[in-house]
Amino acid sequence: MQPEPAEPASAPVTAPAQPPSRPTLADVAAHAGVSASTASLAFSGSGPVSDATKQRVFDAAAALGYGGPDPRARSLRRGRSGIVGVVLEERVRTAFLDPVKIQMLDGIAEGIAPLSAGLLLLTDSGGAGGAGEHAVSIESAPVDAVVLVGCSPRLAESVEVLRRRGIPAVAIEGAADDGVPEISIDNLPATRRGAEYLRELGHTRVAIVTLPVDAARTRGPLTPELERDCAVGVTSERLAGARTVFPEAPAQVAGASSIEEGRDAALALLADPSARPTAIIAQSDLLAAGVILAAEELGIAVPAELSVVGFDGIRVDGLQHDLTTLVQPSVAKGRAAGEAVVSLLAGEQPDSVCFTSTLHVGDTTAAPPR
Amino acid sequence: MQPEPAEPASAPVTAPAQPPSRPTLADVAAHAGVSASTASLAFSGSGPVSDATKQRVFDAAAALGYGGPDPRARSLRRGRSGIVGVVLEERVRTAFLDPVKIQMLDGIAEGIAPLSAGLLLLTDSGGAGGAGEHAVSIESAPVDAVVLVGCSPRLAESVEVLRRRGIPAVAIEGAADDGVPEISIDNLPATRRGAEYLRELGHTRVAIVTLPVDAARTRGPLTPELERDCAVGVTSERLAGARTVFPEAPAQVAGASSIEEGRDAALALLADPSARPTAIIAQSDLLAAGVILAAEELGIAVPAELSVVGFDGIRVDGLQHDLTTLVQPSVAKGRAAGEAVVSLLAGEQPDSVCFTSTLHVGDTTAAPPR
DNA sequence: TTGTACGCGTTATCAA
DNA sequence: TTGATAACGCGTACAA
Repeated sequence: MQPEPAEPASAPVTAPAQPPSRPTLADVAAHAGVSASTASLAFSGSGPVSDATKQRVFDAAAALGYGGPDPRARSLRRGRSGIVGVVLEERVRTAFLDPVKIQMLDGIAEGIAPLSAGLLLLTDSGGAGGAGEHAVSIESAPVDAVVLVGCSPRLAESVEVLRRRGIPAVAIEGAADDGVPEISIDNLPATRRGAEYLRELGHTRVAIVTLPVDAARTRGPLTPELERDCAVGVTSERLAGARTVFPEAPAQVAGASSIEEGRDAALALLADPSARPTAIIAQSDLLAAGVILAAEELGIAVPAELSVVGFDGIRVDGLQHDLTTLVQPSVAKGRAAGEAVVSLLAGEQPDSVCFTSTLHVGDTTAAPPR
Repeated sequence: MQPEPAEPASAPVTAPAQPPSRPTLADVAAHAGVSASTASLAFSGSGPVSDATKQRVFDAAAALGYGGPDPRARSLRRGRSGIVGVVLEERVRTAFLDPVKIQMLDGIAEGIAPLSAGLLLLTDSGGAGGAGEHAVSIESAPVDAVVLVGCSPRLAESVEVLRRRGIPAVAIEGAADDGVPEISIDNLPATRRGAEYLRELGHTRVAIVTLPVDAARTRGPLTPELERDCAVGVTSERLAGARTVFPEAPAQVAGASSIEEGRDAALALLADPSARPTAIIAQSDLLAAGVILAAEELGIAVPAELSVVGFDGIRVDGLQHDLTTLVQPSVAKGRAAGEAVVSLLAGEQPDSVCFTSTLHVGDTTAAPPR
């Protein structure tokens, strides 16, 4: 059967090429000899349509090259776009260097699976995907809900914008404002547990490598001022946990959660052989891997001469040690956030969730050298 | 001025509480005493509206808690959603373990910045974000255009679906079908250049660590069968480049582009001390880092006893060597893809682009031991 | 089982 | 500079 143009064949040959707009459901319906609503039902599959009719509609669609209902019109009509936004506090490049973030993203995808929704990347700097400033932002993204990942100084703003727009949100490790459920973990007690383990092993000279304390990614020794002004919840909570056990421990601030930053911080902490710590608490596994790297470079044996504790429980690509660390359920966090989104969209009011981390004892911790 | 209800005030007092839906632009216009179209112009900012009127509109919006124009209706009307899809061949978790992919993603974000568009994650397995099967797919995502990342067996299908839907697409390292511009690099000549450099240094016993050859991620020695059936363009092109110079070089297939896989492959290649290669060509930097790791474990000095060449030019977190590698412009590739999208959406027909990689000589290559 | 009528919220076009 | 009108393409009561 020949594809039949939607317009009458008698159109003047000299007519300007009519805008080759995509055929619409109405065109398909006309071609199939049914009404638009019937065609709609045939596509959504939910309505009572005879198989014969359905087939006619599909044939017509094929003949016309109809690519299915326009998602834009569909979402206007339904009031939902089928898209969930993920707001990162940094540009894509930076965020996805962190395995924990990737795991959370993966968990989110898993959690929202029942929604059949897509995942739209946004950043809280107003741009999308980490690029320009003009980009689609949380101010105007066609999202049904949003997951805010990581506690950012700008979190409050983002929450405000979303409330104005009436878009439900969930925050992972963010300050829970009003109606925004928060998915978090037991940062303080978990770190305390790791510190206690070191104390039980006999360590007294312990140092800390912290995650960033501000948006400027200040590096260097942790001064009382920095500690007081620390704008990053995770950092200060984990720090407080360590301080509970080792109140006087010197700390070095890393500029990011990376092996390189961990190495640099550790080199600073291990510089003075006379005042060398026997254990280092790193606030992330990547930092811990960097600490181990630094130790190897300095000829310090891990764990014989230096114990190292991490945080996260990720597999660090290339690291040959089984890191002693606080295993947090990153994927589960993401999944919980996703499930909270599902719940919110169902009109419920999900509770905040706080997960528990568990101490995994690997081969990077031992009694201090005598 | 009093807020004026959109509905006649004579509505029966006993009327059921109307669903507290978000205020619309029409509500705002009514409240401000202007027409809907004027209010629209006030928000889009593009039309000629007096400042006084504009202010009245904004005030009304604030009073009503109007969160700005609904992006769904806007995109229906404008015929564009302001969203660009990125189709990955794997689940999010896997894709983002590869720094090259992340860089490309970042470049894409940069390239499409002029569009003010968001980035929607899709996979070619029909699901979004790597999760369930029901998820928003390229079959129904409200995207204005799509970037296909990586050559996947399913690429042809994806292209077909997109053509049916009339959605323009760009492929990175994918088989360029009909109207789909392709962004690629000179895989074969680049690898040949690296191999030639090794030959110039005096190497004759060279081995290869390849990227995966099939979707099953088969590992082990590269058999003639595997080489013949290799379904991954990048792998076979880079292989062919090396073969040009070292036709007989033994090769080991890695299951993924990771340090761990590179290490395992190298351990196999270096197992027999009597038949040990003096140089290894790795098809990615992560693999190369794994090769170096393996060498260190075996007490083989790099580059004194073993030269290593990578591919990509990424910074491997934690690697202390300056890798000799073929630097490909990953970000530029992504950016080019993004720019091609912009061009497509402007109604142009961008050409395919093939970038050139450059040999970076680091400290992992030297003359073979005598 | 199918068709009719209407509205989702916005913006482009034109006339005033 | 502003306002009226008509789509944009689809889903969904409701009637037939």
